Amino acid sequence: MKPVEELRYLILAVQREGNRILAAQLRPLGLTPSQGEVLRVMHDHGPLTLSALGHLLVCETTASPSRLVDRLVGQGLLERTTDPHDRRYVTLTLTPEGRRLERRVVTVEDHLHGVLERLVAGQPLEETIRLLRNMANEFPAGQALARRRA
Amino acid sequence: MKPVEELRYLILAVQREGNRILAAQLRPLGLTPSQGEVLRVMHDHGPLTLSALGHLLVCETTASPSRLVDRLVGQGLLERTTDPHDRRYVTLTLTPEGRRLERRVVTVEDHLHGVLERLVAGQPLEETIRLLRNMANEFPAGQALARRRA
DNA sequence: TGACATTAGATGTCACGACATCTGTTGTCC
DNA sequence: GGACAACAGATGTCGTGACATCTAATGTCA
Repeated sequence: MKPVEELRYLILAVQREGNRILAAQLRPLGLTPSQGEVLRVMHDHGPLTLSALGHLLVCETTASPSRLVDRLVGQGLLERTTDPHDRRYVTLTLTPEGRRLERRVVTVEDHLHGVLERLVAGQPLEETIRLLRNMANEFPAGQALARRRA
Repeated sequence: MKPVEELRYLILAVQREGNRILAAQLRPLGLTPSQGEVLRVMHDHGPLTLSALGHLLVCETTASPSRLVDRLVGQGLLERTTDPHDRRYVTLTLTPEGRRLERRVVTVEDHLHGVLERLVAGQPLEETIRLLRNMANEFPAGQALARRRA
């Protein structure tokens, strides 16, 4: 198997398993990993239009994550407001309930990061992060992440 | 952002974008990336029962990928036979059509690997692969990959 | 001003991917 | 031999994730 092919499958495997762990931990909160990401981004970069949110999400390449937001609005975690100056735009705001839940998402993520840190204990991350950054930066999802780092 | 958190998002981003490229290239063949993986595994390890196939797939954690296989059977690429000795088991075999298409999947994957190699050009992969292997080996999906290497 | 392109977002569709539950078959143990 | 556990696979459900298409609002330019 070519190294780059193994790399591809390893990335798939690690992504899947990390996602499963995170999903299991978020389930008691009634949230999925993607929904958790939205709450985190909304908290850090809050209020945002739909497409601005989309440009900060790694979990969604599509420009406007309408349906992802739908469910959060349905759960009373996000508020959708039509911009009065340009009625094409929708402004999203965290509700107080959404802010409360966001704190709990942070706790869950911290726990996951503890698990992951144990898995990589003693191994340097720098080179891996550098490599993956270089790959990701070529793509929208990687650029979304770069935007959030900034 | 903690290094391990950035790692998590980078893995997500790279996995997504790689999958999008692969999906686009496989679409003319009428296949998805997961279906392509099944054809590859069936070619390399075939004939297999449903659960044996499941244990070699990275794309599916569930023990028995019934529905993934359903569509390939529907397209005439796989054949499903009930084991006469133990009627609980289903034996899967590539059809001639499936074997033909598997060759084309290999070609598509080679092209993707070319793209990826250009993205990581000049950067060493060893440390990244070692790190991700150590993480993945803790989990079923990573063990599936190890089984395929063997 | 009025046709028309552009833009933001909504919606339809399909195939996952994860979990839970169900069905049918075989092994086990009395 | 018959109850029952163990097992392989099928099926129901939900929320993505990607793509295509649609709708409504605004900008542009003759």
